[in-house]
Amino acid sequence: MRTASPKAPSESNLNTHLANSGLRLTPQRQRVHEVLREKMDHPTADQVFLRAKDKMPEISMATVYNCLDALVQCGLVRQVTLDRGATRYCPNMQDHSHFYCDNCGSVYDILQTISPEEADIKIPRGFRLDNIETNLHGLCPDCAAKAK
Amino acid sequence: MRTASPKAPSESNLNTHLANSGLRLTPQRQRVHEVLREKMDHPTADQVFLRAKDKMPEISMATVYNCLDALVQCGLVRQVTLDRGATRYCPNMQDHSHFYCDNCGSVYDILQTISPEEADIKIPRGFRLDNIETNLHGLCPDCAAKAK
DNA sequence: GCCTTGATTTAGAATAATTCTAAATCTTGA
DNA sequence: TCAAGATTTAGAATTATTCTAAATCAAGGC
Ligand SMILES: [Mn+2]
Ligand SMILES: [Mn+2]
Ligand SMILES: [Zn+2]
Ligand SMILES: [Zn+2]
Repeated sequence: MRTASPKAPSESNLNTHLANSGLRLTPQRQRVHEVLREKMDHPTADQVFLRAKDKMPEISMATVYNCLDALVQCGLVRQVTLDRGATRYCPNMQDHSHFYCDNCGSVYDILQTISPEEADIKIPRGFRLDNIETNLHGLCPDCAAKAK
Repeated sequence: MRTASPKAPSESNLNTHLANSGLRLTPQRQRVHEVLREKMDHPTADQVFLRAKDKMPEISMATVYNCLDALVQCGLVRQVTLDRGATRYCPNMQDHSHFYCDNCGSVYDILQTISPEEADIKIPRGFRLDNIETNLHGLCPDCAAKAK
């Protein structure tokens, strides 16, 4: 009997998180997560689908949505909704906020957040505050240059 | 010749803002804004449409979208996107943030924000930061009570 | 190993949300 | 009064997401 093949750290991490939510590690979920890590430009479900197909031509759109939902559910991916368009996905689970270019729609990670404590937000009695989402709006370097 | 009829402050405010953006004050735009002020529960375009129809049965969905866009453009209404569902609209132009119940989807105004200064956000060179959007996630009183 | 059971994937249909188009209507200002 | 442009409208078109039911897959019991 062969010993279990050593797993890449990201894969075992993936498996752990999925297992904790009662979900299985499947090639599709692996591929979707890989796509997100390859280019962290906060793609939409549709973009993930197109990129995932390169190495897995038989994957379907429904599966991409399923996988994204599974990854979000088990805490490996964040959903990012910034405008009226399609939802975007982010595999960076470090505490961070998003800079959104209101002109071209590009999204950047900003490795800085505002904690509930330092924000000193006072919410009315009865509410339960779980986390604070911060979105920075403005212009990306390209658009800012053109705007002058 | 009659003197101009005195306008309600909200109407003249509406007109001023629209005019500043080169837009006209129309009954439909007035009605849409009124609907938003009547019940500040952050309705979707569809909900605005249904409510607007009560007093203006001939208004169309396209017009509701047009009016909402016009009001957003001239700074009288804020767009609020919090999840994968439809965009919501808010006529409260005071600086405030939104509490979103991740369970039932209800939205509440929280009259407190984090200014770019006190947040002390450091954005990379070249970016132009215009404003910070803060969304508080958690459970509303009803859902928090049931969650126990 | 073989079978049962439940999880997952899949294609495609269905639905929801938004945008587009072109014609009709309204407003403004010459 | 008229021309030009803005706005509204219905409905088509598009985009985004969810649903459905059948096929496939994987794990655990025997
Ligand atoms: Mn991110
Ligand atoms: Mn609000
Ligand atoms: Zn940009
Ligand atoms: Zn709730």
